[in-house]
Amino acid sequence: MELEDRKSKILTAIIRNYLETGEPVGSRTISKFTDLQLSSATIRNEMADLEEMGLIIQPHTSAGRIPTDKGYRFYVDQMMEARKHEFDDEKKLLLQRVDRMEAALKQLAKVLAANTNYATLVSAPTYTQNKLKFIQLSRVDEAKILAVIMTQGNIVKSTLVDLNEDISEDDVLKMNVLLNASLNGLSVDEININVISSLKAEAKELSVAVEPILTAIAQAVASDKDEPQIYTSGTTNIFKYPELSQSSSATELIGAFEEKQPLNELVLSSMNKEGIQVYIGEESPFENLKDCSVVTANYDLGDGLHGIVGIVGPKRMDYERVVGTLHGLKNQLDAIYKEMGTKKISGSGIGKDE
Amino acid sequence: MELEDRKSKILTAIIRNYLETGEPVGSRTISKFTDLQLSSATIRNEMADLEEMGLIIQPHTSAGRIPTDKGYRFYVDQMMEARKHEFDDEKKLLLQRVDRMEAALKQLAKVLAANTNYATLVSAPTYTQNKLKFIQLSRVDEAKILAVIMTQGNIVKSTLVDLNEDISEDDVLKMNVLLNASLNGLSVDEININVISSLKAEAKELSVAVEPILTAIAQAVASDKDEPQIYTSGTTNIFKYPELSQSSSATELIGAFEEKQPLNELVLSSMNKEGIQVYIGEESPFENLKDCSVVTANYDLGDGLHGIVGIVGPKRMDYERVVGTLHGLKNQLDAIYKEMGTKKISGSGIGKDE
DNA sequence: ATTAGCACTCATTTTCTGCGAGTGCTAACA
DNA sequence: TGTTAGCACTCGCAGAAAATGAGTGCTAAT
Repeated sequence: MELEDRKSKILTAIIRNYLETGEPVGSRTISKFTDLQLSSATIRNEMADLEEMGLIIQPHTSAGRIPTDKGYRFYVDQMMEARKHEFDDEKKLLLQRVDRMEAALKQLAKVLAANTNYATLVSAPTYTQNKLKFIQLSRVDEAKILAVIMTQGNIVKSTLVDLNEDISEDDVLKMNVLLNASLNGLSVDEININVISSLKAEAKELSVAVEPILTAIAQAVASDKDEPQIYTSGTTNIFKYPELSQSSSATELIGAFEEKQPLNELVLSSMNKEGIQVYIGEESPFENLKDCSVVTANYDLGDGLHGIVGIVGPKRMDYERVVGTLHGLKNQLDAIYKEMGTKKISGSGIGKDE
Repeated sequence: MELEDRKSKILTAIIRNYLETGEPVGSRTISKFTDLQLSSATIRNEMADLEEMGLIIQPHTSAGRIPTDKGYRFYVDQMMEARKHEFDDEKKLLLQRVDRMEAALKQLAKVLAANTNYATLVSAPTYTQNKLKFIQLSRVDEAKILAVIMTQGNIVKSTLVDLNEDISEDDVLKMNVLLNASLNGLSVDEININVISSLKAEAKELSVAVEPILTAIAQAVASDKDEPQIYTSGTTNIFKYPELSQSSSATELIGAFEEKQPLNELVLSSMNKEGIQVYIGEESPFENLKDCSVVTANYDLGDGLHGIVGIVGPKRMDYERVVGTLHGLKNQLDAIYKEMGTKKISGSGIGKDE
């Protein structure tokens, strides 16, 4: 949408002011606020126009104006345009050490929440394209095998496989060799019915054990493909914005952040979009967020590892700062990983669910 | 404290009524509510006595009475006494299959929250006394080893050890044998400086690798000893009780449930108490809970695995039902684990932090 | 010992009122 | 033709005042 210069300036002024105060802003305020020397009356005329265009609205007669979703959209688009060039060369975030991932991502969510005063979410990287590094089978007892899978990016998954019949220590070793020989270098996606049947053939007398093991592995590894792990922080920041905390759906919003699972929709829909996304109000992919704005950035660690970082706040979010912060995220991560690098320990996991 | 029968009945009636409504209850209500046929005037006299004893209080002149912490305490003690015999033989909860633990505990928290309409927390079992079942070392690259530790109870931990110098595939195997031979059957606690140094001696030319590996293992395993993993659910139930949601510390309360870490104090203090504990208001071990009541039950899975289940709600919690529910927990868990038993898969974990 | 009666208290709800921020419109002006 | 001053009007909001009513304590009668 093109907008004549003066209107654009006035709209920007209105939004800026509203971002700060959260109160409807009147013509007189703008008249003083902007550098273009115009009387309140003139501003009023322009405002009437802007309202007609659906960019601003009066909550009630004789109150100031507040931006509509469309108004915010205009503002954000304009800002993103202005910042565009800055992003180009920083699309890829540097995340070398993926071990101890969970701690780092939690920490990241926390830092973001503290910095922005909004609620944040960080999705653990999914790794559909990620290749297997090795599989290690260990016999737990007669009919149970612990399978540990490590993929590129040093992500570790473990799963306890309950076989229907007993298996000898020796057979486990054989299976181990067989699996690694056959699967090494395959990506997680590639473990399909064909691979299984060809493995079965190769396994000969061990074939009965192949299927449960492979199924278990596939399940364990694929588990968080559809339901990626999500870390959240700063949910209570929502209380800082009356228009959100008093909104009827505030409870559901917080509930969604607690259960995390409802946020998946958001994560999935942002996942395959490049760069920084801004959803304003109704634009959000997720009903409960209709009173909020959401800014997401996706990150890519290479090896098919990618996820998103999201910030949820009121529509009168400080878009400038949020986008800037996400942009500067790389540095934050660098710092975290640098710190991590000084320690020897990395990653330990209790059995984890789907 | 002994209380003459009629007073006790009146107090109980007041509390019962207040539990339901959350409103101060007046003399007339009680006069009709109880089966003892007394006029409101008589009730008023008795209430004056009860107030003098500090069991009930008027929020303001000419409002009904509400119970004090002390009043609740009387009520709860009385109830626990009446139920006492039911508990004795059910102290130990049956949790055979500890794999897929995380899913089960999350599920448990959720079920509890849905059933009770309060906020719930479940701590993952700590396993200080827990014995090592086996350790499996795998060489990731020249100087990195993945150590997978399984303990009794089938809890799996994994940790990536970054050695300072390269190690051969062969040496890893040797280490593996050595570690398992020396550590097998030891409890986690017993991996101390003595064990390390004697292992070092035994390891000969591999001794440089022993220390980082053992330290990593000890850290990975000990990690959630001081900071047990906590699962929460139903935090937003807090909004159902105005006296909580409007309380100034409501935000902090929810924040604590989000961050989880602050709840540790509660978990730790309940951990070493037998049976079902009820903390009313100020009795709580944790400042932020002073407007709430907390009911905790500890569970014990044998093998030194134990944790707690907690329910956080308003002081006017339905103690009867909550205690009953925790008591019936065994059945819920049975159901979950029964369902789990039908599946083959169990437990998979991404590298986890401290 | 219990209870009916009554005056009194006080949080809450409702109604009313004035204020003022902000508007739209008109008329004058550059 | 675009800008501005002026003015009447609207309407949410805050505060005061009044009405309400649940509940009490006390007293006197049973």
